Amino acid sequence: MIVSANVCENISANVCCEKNVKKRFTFITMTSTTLKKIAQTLGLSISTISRALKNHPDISQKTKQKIVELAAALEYEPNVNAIQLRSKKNNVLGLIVPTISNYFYDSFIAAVEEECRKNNYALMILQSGDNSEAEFQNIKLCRQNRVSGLFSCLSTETKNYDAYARLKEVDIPVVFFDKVPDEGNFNTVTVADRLVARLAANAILSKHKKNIIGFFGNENLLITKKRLAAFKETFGEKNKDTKVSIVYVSSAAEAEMFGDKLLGKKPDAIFCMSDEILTGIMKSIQKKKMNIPKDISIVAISNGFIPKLYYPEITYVETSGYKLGKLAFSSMLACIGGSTFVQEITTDSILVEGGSL
Amino acid sequence: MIVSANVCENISANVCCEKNVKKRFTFITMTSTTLKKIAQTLGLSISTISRALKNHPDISQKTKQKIVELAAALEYEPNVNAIQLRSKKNNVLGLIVPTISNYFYDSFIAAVEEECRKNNYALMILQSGDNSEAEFQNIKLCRQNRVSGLFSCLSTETKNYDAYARLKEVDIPVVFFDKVPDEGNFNTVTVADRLVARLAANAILSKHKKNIIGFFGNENLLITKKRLAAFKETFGEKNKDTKVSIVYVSSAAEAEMFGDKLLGKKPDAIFCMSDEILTGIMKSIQKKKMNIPKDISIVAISNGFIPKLYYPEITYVETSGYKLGKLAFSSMLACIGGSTFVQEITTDSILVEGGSL
DNA sequence: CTGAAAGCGCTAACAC
DNA sequence: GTGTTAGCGCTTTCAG
Repeated sequence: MIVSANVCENISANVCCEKNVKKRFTFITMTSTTLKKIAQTLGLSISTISRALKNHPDISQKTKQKIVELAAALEYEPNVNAIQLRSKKNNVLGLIVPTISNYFYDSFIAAVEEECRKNNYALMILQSGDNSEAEFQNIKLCRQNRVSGLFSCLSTETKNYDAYARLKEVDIPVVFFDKVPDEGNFNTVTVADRLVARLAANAILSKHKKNIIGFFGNENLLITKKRLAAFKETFGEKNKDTKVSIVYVSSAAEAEMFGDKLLGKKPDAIFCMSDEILTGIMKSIQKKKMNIPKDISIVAISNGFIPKLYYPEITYVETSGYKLGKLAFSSMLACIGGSTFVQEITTDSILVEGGSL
Repeated sequence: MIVSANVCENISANVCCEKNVKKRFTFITMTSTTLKKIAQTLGLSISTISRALKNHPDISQKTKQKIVELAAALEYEPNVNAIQLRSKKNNVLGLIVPTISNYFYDSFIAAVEEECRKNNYALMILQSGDNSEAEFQNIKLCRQNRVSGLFSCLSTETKNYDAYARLKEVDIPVVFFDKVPDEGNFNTVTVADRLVARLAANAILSKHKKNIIGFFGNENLLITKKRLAAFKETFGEKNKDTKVSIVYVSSAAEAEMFGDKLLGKKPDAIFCMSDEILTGIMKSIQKKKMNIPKDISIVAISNGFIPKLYYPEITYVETSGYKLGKLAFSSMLACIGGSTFVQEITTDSILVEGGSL
């Protein structure tokens, strides 16, 4: 789009530079294009420009065109701060997560980010490092920035949800994901923990395994309790002569250690509640040069990335961070749109066959 | 901190609620605390409040205390939009990356996010999906939000850097990381590709391997060219009777396929240029039930996560996304601080011994 | 069809 | 010590 020569002169005459000297450097700051500048250049009023750029019906086609062209030539970008100040709204969503370097959370974030871009929201991502203190600091940051909504995954240790309740008071909707409060009436999206554990247990049962070790995470976490309960139930219901041992481990290293110890007892199937645990067990199995699935079978609950690293690929029940992210976003949109229903959403899940069972 | 009763009454008298009816729900929006509200409650002027809250020496201790207490009680949070509108500054940094679900980028982002929090910046993370179109859209979003600076990793296909050059014109500093422009005088932070490949090659040479296959990525990428050149040089310099074959692969699956084909030729060492390639090769090795390091040695260039998943752990030359992130941030701070030096920074690197060599 | 004016929340120069 | 005022860029009545 080309702009006529005399208009260009006007522009350059209006370009306003300030020279700042900081330290020993000199540099120039260009002021960016504003409605005012366009108005002055064209000899029109600011409100006319504003309306033209929003394609308001009041403005004549001719003026509109002139304005739109100049705005394009000058690369006009509306100042979001001014808009947000005036409208008391803002297009930023906050997201608090223990860490983004994680096979599950990173795909959750990826999904949310995608939706944000589609819906013209910016995403502010904050890490808590699984530390309540940092989590509260992040909540504060979200308040300060007056985010339109907040996605949050609780730190393991967080037991007090007051800060979140106060967010709701100032009309900032909160959608919890993955690790969610066990009380207090909040919007949540979670993996269907019971279903997922049940699917895994049934897969093992269908192969008539008799001596099973189930590796689970921190036994205080809600997620562990749910998965464990459903896992045990499923075996209890259908089969009396199957031996199921439960081991709690809190890290990949610990899983490996217990694997080293327990694999000697010749279990015929291993269940891993999470990717982290799976990686530990797999190291132990590789160390012992055991053959999957001949010597031993494996089933895990996973996002899908880790199981596909091995040969044969590990059979897993899928818990998709990506799908969960999409769900969380639509729940958020509903909240922002004014829904006052408190929703507790869970995703469904499927068994993905590898060659490990 | 407790606020006296009559002040409380004033507050509640001032609390202003709007009732909105959207769809069939009724809900209430609280207006948040502003300087004005505090001023009215206390019968002081807005500027006094502003100064007191900034601990300006002009204000008397008594007034200051009164104001600070009330502000705390009312949970006053300065409106960042107003501040940014006025100061024409903003505390948001943009970050464009092909995808955040990646062993390298996620740790880069984690590092940048950490520094942002320490330095009171918000981080806006955008994904390009390795697509120039989306990348440009993201750049535009950063302009619109008038970010104070932008970290960017080029999409594979991006060859035109005009949009970035224009960012510099409006005084938004850009720091490129990992995939950086091959021309045009930009700030960059990158892994020291030559050094890294040289370290890996020397590690292999020190074990007197004679028949080596090097797996490399897309041969058009700068990163591949650099690593390959240094890799070949190192072998060329020191050893004439070593056979080195080069294979280009563009995905883990392709790496696996070539592994299946070439491992039969009994190479004694394999080099993998990236984690993605390593995962493919490892599947192939597991498939053939080969013994590491007895049957075959492996060395990779990696962030460190993937190599530690296997037993024995894979020996790798470390390219730390985390360190790179820290570096990028300090480079950004320098730019924002007014430095006009164009820096091309590379990280150093080390060999991390696993048991695979 | 177009313009003038008020105001979102905050800061800072300039009074007194 | 404290208050007044102007203005950042934008939208939106209300007047013509």
